[in-house]
Amino acid sequence: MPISRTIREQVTVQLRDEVLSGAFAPGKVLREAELASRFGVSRGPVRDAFLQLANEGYLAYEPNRGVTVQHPPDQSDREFITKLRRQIELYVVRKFGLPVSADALEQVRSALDELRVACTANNLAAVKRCDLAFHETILLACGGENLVPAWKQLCSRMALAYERFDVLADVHEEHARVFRALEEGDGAVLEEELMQNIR
Amino acid sequence: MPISRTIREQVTVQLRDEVLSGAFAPGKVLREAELASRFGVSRGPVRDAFLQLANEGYLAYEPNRGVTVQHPPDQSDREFITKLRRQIELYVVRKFGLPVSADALEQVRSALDELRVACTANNLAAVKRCDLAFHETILLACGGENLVPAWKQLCSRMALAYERFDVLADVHEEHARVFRALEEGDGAVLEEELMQNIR
DNA sequence: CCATCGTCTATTGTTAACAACCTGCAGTCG
DNA sequence: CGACTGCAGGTTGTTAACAATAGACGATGG
Repeated sequence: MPISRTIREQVTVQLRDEVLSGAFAPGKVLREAELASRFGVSRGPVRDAFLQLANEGYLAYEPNRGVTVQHPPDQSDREFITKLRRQIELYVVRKFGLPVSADALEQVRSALDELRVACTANNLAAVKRCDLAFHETILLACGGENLVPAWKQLCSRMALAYERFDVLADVHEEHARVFRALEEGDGAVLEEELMQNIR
Repeated sequence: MPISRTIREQVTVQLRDEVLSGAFAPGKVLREAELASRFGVSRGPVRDAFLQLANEGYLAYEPNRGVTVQHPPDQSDREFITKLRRQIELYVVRKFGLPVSADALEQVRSALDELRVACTANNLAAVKRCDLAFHETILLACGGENLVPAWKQLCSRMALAYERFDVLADVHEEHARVFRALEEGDGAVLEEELMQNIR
């Protein structure tokens, strides 16, 4: 259970969750001092989190002007990004192929479990976060660390727009199918389930 | 000429250039204090630059352990990244189509000119930087700002490995052809030249 | 009346001191 | 002999004070 060790990471996670949950309207200006006092920390880690989230695509940064919440991409871009994302995940899964190591599988199982908790709790922001974390864990388990940063860039912009989670229990079931395919080492089924899940 | 206004940006640009020029071996550990004293600034902006370059894919960051220079991706990943990059640039150019505004065209021309200078000076790191900047300017001119961050992620990892610049004068000529197609508003030729250039 | 300049305030950028943390090594105990 | 514990040194993480900047507002002069 990788608890965030540094304050910077805690602030980053918390702020990302708030942005993902839609707590701020797109275009809203975020102030360092305000968030620092709300989190009970100094401006330093908040600045670091701003830079990080700006690089991840959640916030837009302008020198001496602060950061604003990004607008979600339009439908054309969303469709294209989905297409790229499918290619990346397929490529990584195929590159090193199955099966993954027992250790890696355990990490994926753990990520799936966190997703289940988030779904049960009906926490939309947490579901988004755990959904992405689940896929990221798979990519890392397959040796795709070279592509994870770019993949994350694409996904984070998408997450700003995601609203397709009608029934959160289904979200968990969909990912559980992906996990089972991974567990059983069946490449064809895994690819099939992944493509069904990424949309 | 957008001179970097903040120290953070100057440090980031300088450090990125040094990494691109191969001044550090992959895996080398970079120390905040060392670089801070070399640049004559405090550790703050250096830390910011580390975070930024880590997010861009040039450095690897580990909490409480510092940053190391990334290893270039293997050939399989390079080929796949090139494939993605082609799709992205094609998509953006097609999305809003030609022609681009006079103002945007002027910015592309300026980027091409900087590339020419770098080629003439035989400065490999500058050529890499200006090459990427040229393409980025085109993407922005075509309204692809939503995809630029992910595109940049992919390209930066590639730039770590690039060694295909035998004759730098050819590099400029290739890009000049892209620019002329853009200028004349010929979409088919532009796509053709872009595909020839991205490899 | 309008444009321009200067001041004022809020906010970000930078710095240096201090705290927390990892690592390696020596010493100690089983 | 091997593993464990506790220092010691160095590096990163955090903080708060200080500096620099952008934008707003009003005074001034044409």
